[in-house]
Amino acid sequence: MSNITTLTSALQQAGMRLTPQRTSICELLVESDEHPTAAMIYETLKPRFASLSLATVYNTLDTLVGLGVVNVLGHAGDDKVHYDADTEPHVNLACLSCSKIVDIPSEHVTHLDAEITAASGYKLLGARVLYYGLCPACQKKQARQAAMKRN
Amino acid sequence: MSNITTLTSALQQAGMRLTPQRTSICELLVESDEHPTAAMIYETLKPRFASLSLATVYNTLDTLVGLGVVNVLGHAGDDKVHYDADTEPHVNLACLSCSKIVDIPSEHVTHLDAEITAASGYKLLGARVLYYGLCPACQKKQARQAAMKRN
DNA sequence: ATCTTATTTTATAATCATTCTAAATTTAGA
DNA sequence: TCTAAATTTAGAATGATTATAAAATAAGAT
Repeated sequence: MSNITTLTSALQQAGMRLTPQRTSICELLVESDEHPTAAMIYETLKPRFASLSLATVYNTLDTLVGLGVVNVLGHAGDDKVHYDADTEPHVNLACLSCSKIVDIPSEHVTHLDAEITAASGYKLLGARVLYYGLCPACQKKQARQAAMKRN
Repeated sequence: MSNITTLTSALQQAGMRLTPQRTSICELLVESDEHPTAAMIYETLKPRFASLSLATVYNTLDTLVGLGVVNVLGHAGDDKVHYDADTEPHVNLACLSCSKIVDIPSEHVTHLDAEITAASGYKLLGARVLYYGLCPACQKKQARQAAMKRN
């Protein structure tokens, strides 16, 4: 669970200016547990910045990803890229039906780094652990629909 | 490590015909350890099927993914989607410099399914464990370049 | 074999998330 | 306030993927 200054100070230490747009994007990333997409960030911030551009959102996200303080989650049910400000080792679990993504702390994932380094000799720089399935709510929904069909 | 019949019989059991195009796509997926993209498959098979269409490649891949016998790897260094016929739990390790992806068997990953199911109540349908880093060769290359700069 | 019908492939157009570009705006420092 | 560099913006361009409709293929009946 990272806080806002983790992101903003990363931008500053990279020699970048802390504009209101960038600050708001950082805040939204940290405060939201929705794993937002670029479009979601743009829509959320549009009321606050009437002239906000999608290019700004993409630029800021790319920078944060390049600095290693934000992770990319691709192909998590939909065809959009989701962003995650939590870069600690954990599992992202996406529901294929409702497209929500939840975070799962995992004992095994915390040990993966050492295991992979030992097995491969690679110098590790990042990780995405993405599982997909059906959340409990959508499992029930499917069960109901199956029951409807049988009648 | 899955074999060709795993994929082809999955198509048949789903009530689909085993056309030469589909068979060749299955073979290529299983025999290649390159984690090919749709475009790579298309280019490789074009000499054999002069009139092959990208749509056929995408359709077949989507079907195989839907049947759970092929996995999707997104954002592995480039912006294209890679496909992996190995659906056993394992780590995909991508080199950020040369973009090659290698498979790493992992003791911890094999236990992740049970851990996540217990923690979340989700019904798991698939997984993607993707780590990024620098392969030993590219590490050496970078070290050489750094040494050059110092002189 | 030939016909009939459903499936599959193909070619091409359409979509849409993302990236690029150049102009306008804002900021930091003199 | 002035100047130069950084940033944002609007809109066009890109390119992977998807959709569509016509042509080709295959299975089963006659």
